[in-house]
This record gives sequence, structure tokens and C-alpha cells, in this order.
Amino acid sequence: MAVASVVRHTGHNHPRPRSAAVVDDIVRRLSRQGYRDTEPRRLVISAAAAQGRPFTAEELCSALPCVGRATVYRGLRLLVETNQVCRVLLEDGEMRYQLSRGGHHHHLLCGACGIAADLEDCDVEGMLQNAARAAGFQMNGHWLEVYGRCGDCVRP
Amino acid sequence: MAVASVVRHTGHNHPRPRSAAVVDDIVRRLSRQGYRDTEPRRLVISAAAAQGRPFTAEELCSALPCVGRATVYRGLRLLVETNQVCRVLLEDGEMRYQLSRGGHHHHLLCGACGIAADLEDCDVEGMLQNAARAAGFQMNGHWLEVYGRCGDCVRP
DNA sequence: GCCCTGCTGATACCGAATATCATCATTGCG
DNA sequence: CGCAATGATGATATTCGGTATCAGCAGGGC
Repeated sequence: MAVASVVRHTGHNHPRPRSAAVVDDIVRRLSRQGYRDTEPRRLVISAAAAQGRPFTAEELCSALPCVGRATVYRGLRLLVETNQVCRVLLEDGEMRYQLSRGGHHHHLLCGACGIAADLEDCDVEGMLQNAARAAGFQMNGHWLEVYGRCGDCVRP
Repeated sequence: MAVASVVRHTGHNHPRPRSAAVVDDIVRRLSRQGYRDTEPRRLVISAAAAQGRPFTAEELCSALPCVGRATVYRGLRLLVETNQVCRVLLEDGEMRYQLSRGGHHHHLLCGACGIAADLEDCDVEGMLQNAARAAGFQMNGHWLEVYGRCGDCVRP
């Protein structure tokens, strides 16, 4: 199911709009930045949107046998650079990707089912600013991942 | 200078013992876990201790031309698995390594000089526990890196 | 000193990611 | 609409970080 026809939920987050709409949205944003609206690029975005959990570039490739490897990698890189896709760091150091719903947020990563829920209402920022300043450090940003078990996997 | 003969400071952290002592310490801890005290392994540890900032496996290899690649990679992996070396995630996603001074801590990473200072007095743990619980998530751990400019690079 | 076993390192290998480049397709413009 | 400019594509080659192999070596318990 590359294009969902119903509203779906991911973890404990907000409803996600239909995939087709998501693809249109992203393509529109890219167009505004001068990037062309091409069929392979749409396929990459659509496949990324269809993933239920953080994915690797290779997974996108095998989900898109009809799109060239290089194109998949380039498309994914573009999406990361334009903040349409965020990077997700697994506990073992593996890097994965996930369509971003925008705004600054962190991920709650379930080690059992692999799902990534967004953690939006958490102000580590201020705390880190203070701690950094106390160490004579000027903080510009941070990277945070939270690992554990999602509700569905804790209560089976 | 593979073995420093003076007490040195890294960033804004505690004084670091002489490298030779650090190497002995680590070798002793490894021995206690059944790992042999070998010359190549000591060289790897010594080289890791001599790095002034987070390093890659490749950097260790070129710092140790007389030690086989495989041995360097195995040695580094062993040090990570036994928590003698911690992983450091750069802002661009690159993974580096750094000798650990033990205990749970995070890193203040300077984007200018590349140094990593330890951030020890910061309790994000509790805050994250609460936020995760509110999202129906059972938190087991987290990964945090802080990016910015160290004091020396802010005031040049 | 001897022997067991873990360690080493040269080499081959693997897989992820990127560079190349001829060809194609999108889009702006007349 | 149709043309040209140029960004995008994709098959291929290549690079590069990391691992598997395996014969020989060496640490350390006896």
C-alpha cells in the first residue's frame, strides 16, 4: 500500500494526512526552492511516506526496484537537506530516516517494534542551555534520541 | 607524542592522568574481564588516549601504521563494548570515538575546534522519563549530544 | 619451559554510498 | 504549442569503511 486511503496514526502522535497529500505538499515545497517535480522523486517521497517506521536508504531502494539506486540516494539526501526527512539514530549507532512532520521534536524509539513516536512537549533546550553555559560553552543545537518500549510493546 | 608526560586538560574538564597510567588502568580492567594484555592492544589504547578530540577508526589506523587494520578495528570495538571508549555523534551524522572517563555523561561538541568536553552535571534523565511516560512510553535510555562553540573558540 | 588458546595481521571480501556521464524530461519562454 | 536550456535520471564504475578468513604468533596458566 504505497498510498494510504485512510487516516492513520503513528505511535501516539497526531493523525497523518493521506499519503498523496503529503507527497504533494513536499513536492510543492521543493518546487518553491527550485527543485523539479519529477516522477522518480515523487516515488521516493511516496515510498518514504509509506514506511511505518524509520527506514534505511537500502530499504527505500528495494521498495522501489524501478527507480535507480543513485536517484533514491539523491532524493533521500535532498529530503534530509530540506528538512522534509529527519535522521533517526538507533541505539546501536545505525542511522535511519523518517518523514518529518515539521517543527523541532525528538523521537521515542521502541526497541521492540522499531516504531518512532514524536516527543514534542519536552523542553530540554533550556536545561541544556544552562548546563552548557555553566561549562563555558555556547550551545547552538543538540541531538537527542530516547530509547525504550512503546505502549503497545510494554503491554502485549 | 604518544605518551604525554605532563598533566593535560581537555576542554573544561578535570585534569587527565598521565597517558601511561590511563593505558595501564584500561589494560587492567580488560585483564579482569579475561582479555589479554598484548602489545598491539596497548598501542591502540595509547593512541586513543593521545587524541585530543573525538577520532575515527581510520585516524587510529594511520596513527598506528605498525598495527594491522583489523587489530585496530577489533581493539576499538572491544573498548567500546567494555565502555572504555564512548561513541560521539557529530552534527552531520559522523560517528567518532573518545576515551571515556567513566560514568554517565554527555558531550559538548565544539564545531570549530572539534573538541569534546564532558557535561556531567545535567539531569535530563528525569525530564525525559516524565515526557516519555506521558506519551505512554517506557524509557530505557537515551542518546544526547550538544553542539556549539567551546569557550576558547567563542573568545578568540 | 610447555601448551593451550586467544590474538594478530595480510588478504580477500562485502556492502553502503558516491562519482561519472550519456540520455531524458521538466519547465520557462517565445 | 514547441523549443531550448538545464536539472534529473540511471547504468556503471569506483571508492571506502568495515568485517571475515586463517595460518602463524605470543600471553599466561601450569
